[in-house]
Amino acid sequence: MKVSREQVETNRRRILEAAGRLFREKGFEAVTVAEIMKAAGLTHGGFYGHFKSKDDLIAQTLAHLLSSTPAAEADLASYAKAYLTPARRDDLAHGCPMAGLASESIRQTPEARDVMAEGLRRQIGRLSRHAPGATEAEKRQAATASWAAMVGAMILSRLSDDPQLADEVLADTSAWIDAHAGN
Amino acid sequence: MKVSREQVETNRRRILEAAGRLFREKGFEAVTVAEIMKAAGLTHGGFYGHFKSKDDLIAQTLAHLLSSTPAAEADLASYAKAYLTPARRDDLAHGCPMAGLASESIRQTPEARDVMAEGLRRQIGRLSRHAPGATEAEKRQAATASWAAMVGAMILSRLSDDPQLADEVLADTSAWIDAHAGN
DNA sequence: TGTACATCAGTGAACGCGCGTTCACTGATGTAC
DNA sequence: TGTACATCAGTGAACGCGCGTTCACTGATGTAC
Repeated sequence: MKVSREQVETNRRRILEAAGRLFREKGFEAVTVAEIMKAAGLTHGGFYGHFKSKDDLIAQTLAHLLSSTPAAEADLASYAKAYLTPARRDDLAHGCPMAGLASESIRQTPEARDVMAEGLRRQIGRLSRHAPGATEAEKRQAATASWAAMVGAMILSRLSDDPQLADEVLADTSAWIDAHAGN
Repeated sequence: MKVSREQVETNRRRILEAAGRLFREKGFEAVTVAEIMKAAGLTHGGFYGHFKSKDDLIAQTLAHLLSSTPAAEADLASYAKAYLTPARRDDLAHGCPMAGLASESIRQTPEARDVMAEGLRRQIGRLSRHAPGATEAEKRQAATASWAAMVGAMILSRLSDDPQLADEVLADTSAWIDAHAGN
């Protein structure tokens, strides 16, 4: 049955949001189109009225996730401290899309990679504004290296079932960034 | 046809090595059992004489990859400089298994995750020995944070088709580690 | 050392299953008058 | 404002395909004598 134009937009947003949660939780390949549509409260056949293909959905989901990231207003060390928490690490479905999906995005379509690369560019730019350093280049270097450390720490911390090792990775990286980028 | 005991061992090693290359290049899910066996010079039916399942192969391949990593004998900053090169970034099939597969390993079997977590533990231990710091805890913190930055930088650098951004991620992270962990 | 034969690693056809995608159909929407 | 009907978003059965895995078979190996 046909639905209102308004409902079409709501459904589209619901699909993107369900995909955002499921992709972060299980990765792109382990999630099926039918699973996403069910989570969005629809049946799988309607999918292709909204998206050209699963690959198209992946690229649009990444764009949606990265565009809804709030601007970083804290300094670099405070940002890192808030980012590198066990709670964020354990909540895969709502976690940082860069930490959760960057590695898999490398093997996705050029469209998906471009979206992620652009998101990385914007994130480095945002963090640079609040990074320490006398010159623009120094600020950018601190922002880039600290962001790499945050993403790496989040990924490595998720590897270990042993909370001692997992929490240490977060705490040590946070302390390191604070020691070398603190104000 | 039956083959010699020696040949059996050679075949097993070939399967592990082909899997190591293919998994790093394409990820666990995108590589098929038949593809690995063909790359090892065998037919797919023989696979189950060597491994219990594809999941079993994944865990054993990770163990094989991580055990053949040479010990780090350089100081932390030199190690980072040698690690964070465009050549290593671009050679996916022979790249660092931690950078290439950690993110996907999170969603694999407990066996595979354990192998990776143990590899992480050993790598932090190795790097700690050549890390700067007055106390054991300081050395370990520098090693952990620097390793997180290396893995994160490698992953983020691989996202971008634009060599300017991709190379900058490696160079900035290397310079940052050198500035704060140099001798 | 030579011979006879049981063993078993590898082969390749076949299996069941779940995936992404298609399509004929349904019925509420929204437009033309 | 009310009515008639063309439109089209969503449904769910069906499709083709490729995957992981199984299995009857083959023939070289390696052991018993």
